[in-house]
Amino acid sequence: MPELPEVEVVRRGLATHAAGRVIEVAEFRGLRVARRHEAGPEDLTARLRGRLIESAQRRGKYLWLALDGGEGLIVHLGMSGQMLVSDPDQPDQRHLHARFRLSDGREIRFVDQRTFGGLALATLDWDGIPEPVRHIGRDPFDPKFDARAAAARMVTSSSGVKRLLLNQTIVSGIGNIYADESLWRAQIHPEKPGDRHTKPAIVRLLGHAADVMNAALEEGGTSFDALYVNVNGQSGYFDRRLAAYGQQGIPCPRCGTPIVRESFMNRSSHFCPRCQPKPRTSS
DNA sequence: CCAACTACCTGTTAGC
DNA sequence: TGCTAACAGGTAGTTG
Repeated sequence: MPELPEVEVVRRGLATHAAGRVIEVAEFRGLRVARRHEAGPEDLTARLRGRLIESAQRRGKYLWLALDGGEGLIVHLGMSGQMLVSDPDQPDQRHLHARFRLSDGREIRFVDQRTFGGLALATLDWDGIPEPVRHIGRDPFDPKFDARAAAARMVTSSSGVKRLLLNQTIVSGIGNIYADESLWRAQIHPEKPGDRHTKPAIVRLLGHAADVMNAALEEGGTSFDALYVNVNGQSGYFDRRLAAYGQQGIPCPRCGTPIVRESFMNRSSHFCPRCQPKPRTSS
């Protein structure tokens, strides 16, 4: 479940192992991995050959390799995508969908079990952002992230505050894990409507989101199984620090009340029923 | 226009 | 033992 800290770990790995190299050969398997690249995988293969990787960039959960010529190879990990640095003689990983042979003799491989991830080539705008990523808001790791502007949007909506945290056009990078952790830290019920908060309360919530994701980044990210790994195939350790997410039935670290899990948008919300009381009127 | 719902996937686990 | 169902969930497209 790669969210902002996990994607940033991968970006750093690509900055180390891919930037400065040339793509000698690109290979795509099947039609799904490049489905967002309208011209298809053959076009992608042809256009990537010989391109210099200038840097590894990120906004929210979107990654891209900035190439010479003002284009970027967008990488979205989806639910289970991995970018792995491999030696060419290593056997193909299960669910290998793309491979890039680099000028240093190593390979970057895109491996994705659940196939929600994908790759595409796009033009970078004047700000260096790929066109398909333009609609994504800045994330809390971005120096230009404006928490007060994001809060101003959130307090005008009657949607539940967790839904707003997950809206990538307002603030990006937050997924189900860090939404639950941020709300636990801020002691806010996930379904309390945005317009029933003050702006400073939402700014504080976004500060907790930045804090918990920074703490996760320091531990290499959160991983529950082998699905989320860095470019060297290693998992992070932040799962040991989670207070709410996946902790149903376990005492709240703050008050001891068992954490509950509730169905939410075809998935789950985890929260402390005492520290995060349900708002008075809610549907 | 905005909000809410659903399809897209596969591996693991729980339940019968 | 073997089958089925539930679950994990980010994003884009559709529906209301």
